[in-house]
Amino acid sequence: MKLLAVDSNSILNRAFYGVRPLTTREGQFTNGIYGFLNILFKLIEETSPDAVAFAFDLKAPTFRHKLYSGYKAQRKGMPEELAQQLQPLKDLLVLMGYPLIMVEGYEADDILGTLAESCRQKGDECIIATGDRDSFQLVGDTVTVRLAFTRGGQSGAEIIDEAVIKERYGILPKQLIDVKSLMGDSSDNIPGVAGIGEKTALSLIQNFGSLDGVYENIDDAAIKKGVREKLLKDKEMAYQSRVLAEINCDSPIGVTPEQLLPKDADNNALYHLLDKLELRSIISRLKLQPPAHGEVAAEQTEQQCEAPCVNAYYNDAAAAEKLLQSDAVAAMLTFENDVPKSAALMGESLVLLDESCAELCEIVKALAQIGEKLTVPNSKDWMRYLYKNGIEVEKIAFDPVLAGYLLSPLSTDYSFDSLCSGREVSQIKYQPEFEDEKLRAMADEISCLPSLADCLKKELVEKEMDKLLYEIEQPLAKVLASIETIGFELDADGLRAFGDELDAEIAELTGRIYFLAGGEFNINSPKQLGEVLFERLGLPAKKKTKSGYSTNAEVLDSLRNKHPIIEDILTYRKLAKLKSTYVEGLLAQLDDDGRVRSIFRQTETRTGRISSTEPNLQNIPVRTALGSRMRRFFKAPEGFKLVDADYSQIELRVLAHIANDTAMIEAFQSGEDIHTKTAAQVFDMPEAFVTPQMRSSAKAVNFGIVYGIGAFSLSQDIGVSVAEADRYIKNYLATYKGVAQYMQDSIEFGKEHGYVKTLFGRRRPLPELATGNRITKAFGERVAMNTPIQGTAADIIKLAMVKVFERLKKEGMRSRLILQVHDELIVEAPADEAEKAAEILKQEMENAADFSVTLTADANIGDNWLDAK
DNA sequence: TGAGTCACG
DNA sequence: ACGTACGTGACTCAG
Repeated sequence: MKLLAVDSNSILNRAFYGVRPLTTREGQFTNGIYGFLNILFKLIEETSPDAVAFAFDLKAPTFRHKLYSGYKAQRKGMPEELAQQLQPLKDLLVLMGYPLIMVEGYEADDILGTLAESCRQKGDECIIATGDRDSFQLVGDTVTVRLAFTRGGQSGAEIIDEAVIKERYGILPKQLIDVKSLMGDSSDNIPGVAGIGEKTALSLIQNFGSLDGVYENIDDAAIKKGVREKLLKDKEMAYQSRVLAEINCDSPIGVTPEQLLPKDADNNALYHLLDKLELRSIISRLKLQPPAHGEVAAEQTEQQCEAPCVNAYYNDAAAAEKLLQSDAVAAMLTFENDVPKSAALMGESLVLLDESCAELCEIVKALAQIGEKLTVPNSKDWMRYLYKNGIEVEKIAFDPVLAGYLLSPLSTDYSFDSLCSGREVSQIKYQPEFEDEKLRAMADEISCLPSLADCLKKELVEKEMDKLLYEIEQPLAKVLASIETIGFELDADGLRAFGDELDAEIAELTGRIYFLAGGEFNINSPKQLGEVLFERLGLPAKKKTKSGYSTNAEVLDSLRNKHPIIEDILTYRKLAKLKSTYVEGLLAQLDDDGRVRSIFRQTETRTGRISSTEPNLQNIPVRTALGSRMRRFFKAPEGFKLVDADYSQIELRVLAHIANDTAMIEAFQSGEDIHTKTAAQVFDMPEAFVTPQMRSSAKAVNFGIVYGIGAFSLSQDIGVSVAEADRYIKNYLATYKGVAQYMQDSIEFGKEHGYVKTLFGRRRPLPELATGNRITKAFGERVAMNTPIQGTAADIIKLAMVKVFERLKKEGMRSRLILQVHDELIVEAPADEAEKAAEILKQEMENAADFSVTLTADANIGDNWLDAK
């Protein structure tokens, strides 16, 4: 008989701090549970025990068995985000068939000690799994400890037996009790002897064997005078501590190891709970099957004897054609390099098609005719395929992925499985069943899709985000599909020539840097660079990172006057970035027709913005003269112009409107420069007296306000003292009282509801505000202030994109939207349409929302991106 | 794969 | 006493 005895609180604690924060959509923390289970599975795999027992601390009103009355009274309570994981974890373990052992008034350690002792007497093997060293004293004979650790998400366990302890501490496990009674343990409130630490305590016990041995030989010459005085002074305390330090091996746990053999797991209940906790990877690791065609479906068939059952077909084009006549159709389509790979269709029948079906592409195209009754996840991918083939679909009925994003914008996974998890999804029955595992999986998914869609629609209506989906996100998917298909033309030759120029300069800089450093090294390696600057050249190190010296631009900038190499390194960094990320990166993404085609992610950001990848066209340089040369290579084709329109101060205007701040609204309506106007109001003087310095400070404060400002960061940003920065903020909030009120209200709303929302109803959950951690909470508060602003601005430009897109089509123009950069839209227009396109952009952008401040957008026309800005 | 750095709004 | 503004994506190094 082999027993694995788990120090559950300790392992949970270890897991909690070792795994990055994870929460469900609702904000329930799960990282501790996740880490705990991973450690558990690994331990079971490694030790293959016959029985597993889980010891838990039970909060006790008194500690009768402990002498020291203040025992553990001071131990800090668990953070809320850990405490809330305790009960679900216990539930999971019980459902898995394992016994939990909790005894009123006893700690997990005592339970482990008792189990270990019982095993020892019977000659059974006992493995104690724990995250701390307290239980080392139990080691010996058949008892060993597995000390769990997590490193970089990977968990492991170190085997501790008597030999290890002897080697590491030079004493027997039992003697650790005596060591602890001398050195004490602050986390357990064991006082020990004041002034005696681990080193001294260990050497005393090594020399004299025990606490008694130490005091019997108290006059021994090996004990230094100072130590002897401390020992004598706290003798009483040392003996009391010894009682506390010894783990109780005779607790009334009421079970013998044989009674701990596991029972059968309740797999259905286990599946449900794991599903609720959104721990998909645990479900697959345990190979649990969804009770979908079991429980839920079976329940329904019982209720309605005539359960609908549809016919199922495989690679049957005729059946697919017919299916398109259904009142509602759900489709799951996969593509590889924008070519259809499979299609699962569900209407009045179920049809599966894969690439071995000759008509697959035609059927995927034919779906365009029934867009209005089509439910299709990831509709953008499908529409991109249609656009490539010259087909445009008017609109679709429902995209469950976009719906899932609106409902849970913090999730990173909108796969079918994760959308289903936590929802009561039922399955439409179909005949015949598919034998092939892949087909079976496809069929199971598509037959659940209509029910999933119903769940999502209901939730959207409940949370008042249905309009957001139907009027913004779904139409936007189509606009993005178009943009992704069209792409942006690049001047490849110009780009290559620029790259060569950069190469020449980089080579020169590299030589100079090696010379100034007195040797060659990899300038791109922050580690090597740090060594050169701060060790070889002896420059003063400013900041440290986890792995060494910080060498970022801010640090280097402050060293500018200290050494000529700094300037060169800064330039080198700039050029190397331009070369590798932009010149080489873009050339590598260039399609044969000389255009780059970015993919826009519509379910990525937590605020509602879209993001751009492969290549990212939303971070092309512009802020420096050299960098902005990059934008010259983004050009209009022959006979075309680029039209660029951007909102002026959209986030501040959104803030003025949301906060309904009279002074700020007035500032915008006056038509003056907003930063100058802010400076005048904050410093209380006529605009004519505002210096560039003051304007720049006001600008920084304006930005800071939008982000949820702190005096420290503002002071760093504008280079004044923290006190000075604090004054600016106070002044600002006194001037704009509506803004100050908004900040408070938004945090209040977030705390009360657990989320904040934009003017268009888009939500962002704020699990951070429910935590006990000060820093996390402060972050949550800044997010509560910022998200409604950033998110509302994102909603507005999305709406503008849809309106511009429709308008260009309605006007029968050949102008096309080709890019969005958060507050900026770019249209590629035939030269003779450019003026009109500019007018349309301006109009539609400015009219996208009707606010108490006017929205203004400025449009420009040019042959390339730089000239059009 | 994570950390460090830096490009954008 | 702490750690320091919101939201992204790409490249490079090093374990």
